[in-house]
Amino acid sequence: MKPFEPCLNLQLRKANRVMSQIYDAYLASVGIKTSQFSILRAIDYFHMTTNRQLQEALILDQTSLTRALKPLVRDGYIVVSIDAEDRRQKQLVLSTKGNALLAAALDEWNKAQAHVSERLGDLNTQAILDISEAVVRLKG
Amino acid sequence: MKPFEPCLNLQLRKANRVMSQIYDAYLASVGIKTSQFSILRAIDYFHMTTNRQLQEALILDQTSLTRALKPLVRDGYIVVSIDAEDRRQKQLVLSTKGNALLAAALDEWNKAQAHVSERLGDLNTQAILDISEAVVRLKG
DNA sequence: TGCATAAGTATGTATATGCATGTAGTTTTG
DNA sequence: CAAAACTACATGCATATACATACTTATGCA
Repeated sequence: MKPFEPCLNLQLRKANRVMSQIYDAYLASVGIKTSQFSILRAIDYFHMTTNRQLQEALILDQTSLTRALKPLVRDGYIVVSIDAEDRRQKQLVLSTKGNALLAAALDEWNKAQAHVSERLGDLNTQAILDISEAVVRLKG
Repeated sequence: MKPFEPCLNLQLRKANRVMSQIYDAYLASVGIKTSQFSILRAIDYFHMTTNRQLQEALILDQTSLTRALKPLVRDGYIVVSIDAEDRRQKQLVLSTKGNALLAAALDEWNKAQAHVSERLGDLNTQAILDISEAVVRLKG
């Protein structure tokens, strides 16, 4: 009898759920989820950015990003302004409040990152990065 | 200056989004998403199962599973019955319609699985399974 | 037996995610 | 220059996901 072949997608999804819950547990004390943390960190990295740039950095659909930004803008962590050159575009920057939140979140993120890295070991940790990159490259 | 350390969680999420979109694209022709496919396949694997068993197999929160089952039950793919021994529990089986859908979906799933495996190569494909398992084991 | 506790499930709430589509602003082209 | 084509962003809709909590049924123990 043919063995039960594991679904690559399901395995990745399961890993993703477990991993996200670990990071979320650490970030809970500062009141955000990892997805929100990723957005804040990316904006900080770019200093000032646009939706388009964020979409590519986070591999997020345009509509998903629009929605994901909402609570962060609503709560005053991100300031949105319209680009004077091209009024279709919006520029995103962290507010003072957003910077403070990110600073606090980075502490928790470091703990989560350390928690996971230590338990997985260097080899597996590096493998996650390599494999993830390989999968992302499949995007066409 | 300290290099920008990639977030393990974000990398995994990005890979997950890309991978899910590939599988979803194949499954679109039969009208379900990979998450729903996973549920149907798991029920079929167990022949008859319970929420509890599915939660463990799919690493899904109880409340997430409850919600995920709704459209599948609503559309008649899964039949739910109450366990006579323990009326708190529900038993899940595929309907005839559900079996037919799964059969069609398996064809598409095979294509998706082949698509991804071929492009990643055997080493990376195996690595995804190994790494995912390692991450899932972190759950506690 | 009767209540405290445990187990299984569902609901309220909120974010996460993407497809199809709509709207508005910009660039290209006849 | 005006219409077509394109680009950026938002909305409607549907599912995905989980935490806190409520509800229902069993079970254990006094």
